[in-house]
Amino acid sequence: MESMKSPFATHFRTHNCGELRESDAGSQVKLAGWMHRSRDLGGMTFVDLRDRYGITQLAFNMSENAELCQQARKLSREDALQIEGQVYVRESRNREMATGDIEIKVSALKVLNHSDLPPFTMEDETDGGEELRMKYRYLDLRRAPLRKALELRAKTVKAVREYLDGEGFLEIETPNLIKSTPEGARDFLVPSRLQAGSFYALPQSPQILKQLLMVGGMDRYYQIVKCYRDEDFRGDRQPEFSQVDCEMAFVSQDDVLDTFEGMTRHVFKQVLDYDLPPMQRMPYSEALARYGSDKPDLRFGAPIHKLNEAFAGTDFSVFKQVLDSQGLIGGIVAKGCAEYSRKQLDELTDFVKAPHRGAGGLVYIKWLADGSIKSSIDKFFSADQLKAIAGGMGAEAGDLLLIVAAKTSIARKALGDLRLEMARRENWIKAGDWSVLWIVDFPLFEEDPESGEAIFVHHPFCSPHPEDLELFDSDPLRCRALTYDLVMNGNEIVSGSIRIHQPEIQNKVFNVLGFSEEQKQAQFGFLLDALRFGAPPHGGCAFGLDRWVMLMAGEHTIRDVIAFPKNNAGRDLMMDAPAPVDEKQLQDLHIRTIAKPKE
RNA sequence: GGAUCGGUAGUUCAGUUGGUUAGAAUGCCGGCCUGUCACGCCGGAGGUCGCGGGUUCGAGUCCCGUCCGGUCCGCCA
Repeated sequence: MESMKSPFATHFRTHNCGELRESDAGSQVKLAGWMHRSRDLGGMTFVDLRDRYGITQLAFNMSENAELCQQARKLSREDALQIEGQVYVRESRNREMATGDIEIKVSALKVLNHSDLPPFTMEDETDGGEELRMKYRYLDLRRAPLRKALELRAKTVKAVREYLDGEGFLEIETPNLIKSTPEGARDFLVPSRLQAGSFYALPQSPQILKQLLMVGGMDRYYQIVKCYRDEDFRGDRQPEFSQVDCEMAFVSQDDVLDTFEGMTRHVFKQVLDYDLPPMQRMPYSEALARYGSDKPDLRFGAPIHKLNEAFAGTDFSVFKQVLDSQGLIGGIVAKGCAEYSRKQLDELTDFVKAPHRGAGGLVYIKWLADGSIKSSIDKFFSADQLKAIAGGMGAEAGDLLLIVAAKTSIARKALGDLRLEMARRENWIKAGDWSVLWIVDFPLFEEDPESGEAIFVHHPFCSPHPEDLELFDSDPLRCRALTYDLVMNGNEIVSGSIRIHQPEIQNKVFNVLGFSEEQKQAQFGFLLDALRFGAPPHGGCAFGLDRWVMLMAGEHTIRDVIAFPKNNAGRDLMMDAPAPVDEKQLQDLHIRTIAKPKE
């Protein structure tokens, strides 16, 4: 019986290791792959042959072909093999595996390449630690979880292109060797050989270039592009990372949001077969007031309630002080947590008092199931008063109220973090749930807490909000911008804005930021020039592809969705980069002195 | 730049108050086994306890330094 030709057929193999089924029984096939594991029963030996597509069992029988069977039992894990044989239905089937109904009775076995003993197993649940897996990343890639993550990534990129191509976007490449602009993140620099003492910078994003593409009339552009930032790294931050970078001309903010909301929903449908509902567009001010964060996770409730009015007129000095200084008394309801122990409450208190949160303490109100109230402030308030306040927050018997009183920004941050912490402790987040929303109307500037100067929230090319143009001169810190983030399960996935297209306004923004004429010309002269030639209104956004894929893959670090990632020190443990270079190379680049590594 | 956790067999880890020859599992090697699929059974090999110094009669264990890795804060327009 001749089975249908596999699309994977080559001179090396007729099928892959994941596709043979009972219906292929009787076919003569050739397979290639790695020796995954073997079971030697003496009279016969079973070998699991693995490739990207799956595992197929090979059977060797001593009584049928002793020489071949002896050869099979000597194979090592991860030997690269090519075999030829016939497909048989198994005597005892394995319902756990896709190819579990069949096996190959091997007639010819060729070791294409012997493998040393691998440092960890190629199982889904490998025994290898993270460092080892990074060093032997090419082996880690043989494991199914990493392979599936990269498949999901490829599927995502394909769906992105599908959608954007369908919407008339042009994919255009921009250069990787550009000019350093000292604002923002630290640049990676590339020394110029031909111009001694000058440097290219690797782009932190193609921001200005895509704006110039809009000036150039390419009114719908996208690019899946590497970006580089030389800052300290984390599980979700790599020195080089990928963005889906997009820009549109002759559009309003809603046009941009509609387009990329559509793209996000298209990708979720294609990649996860998930129907994402229409997305809420929440003002920044509301996100901060209700969730204490500009990237709220709405997979669970527990919003922040402002309790200033509820506690107005109190003599309790901590609250009184905060009320008098226009701070915030804010609280969240922890459903069903009234039985929290002293130890647990102490932990939560320490949590909000952590130095980077800075709350002075945590007030709790336990509304016990029997209707009684137990609270750290019951000396100052009657049970009925506290019950009324709790009721006003939507709490009921059995719930725990957690209250922070502090300067507004501190109280919001503490409570926002606390609601995430409670969600973690109480498993409020259901696997498979999605919270995807837009945050809009960020402020244009914020005050640098150290210098007191105005610094931009997104970047200096964001357009001021048309409704706030007057504030722009009188009170720039209160001026909103036409900026927006897409927040997915509490992660910032997209950031974008309508850009400034008028040179006068761009000039004003640079002035507020304290740029001198010389600085403006030296750093952004070409942009200001370009805006003078009828630059169209335009705006766009950039998706953090790695984070997005990480979330869809259910992973916890972007390293798990990048083929060859670096560690948190920016090192590639596999090729051991960065590394010193020859003196000759340095001379070519006019670099005379470098810091010697520590002895 | 700061905080914190870790580094012991190929691998993942345990190792008590500082005290005999540093253990387990898995992997590896050898033997047995004809329907396994994490095969099973028997036996064996395998260690610079990251590195350097110190305290001590004695250090995997305590102290100091250092290197490497993880997590977090700062940083990330």
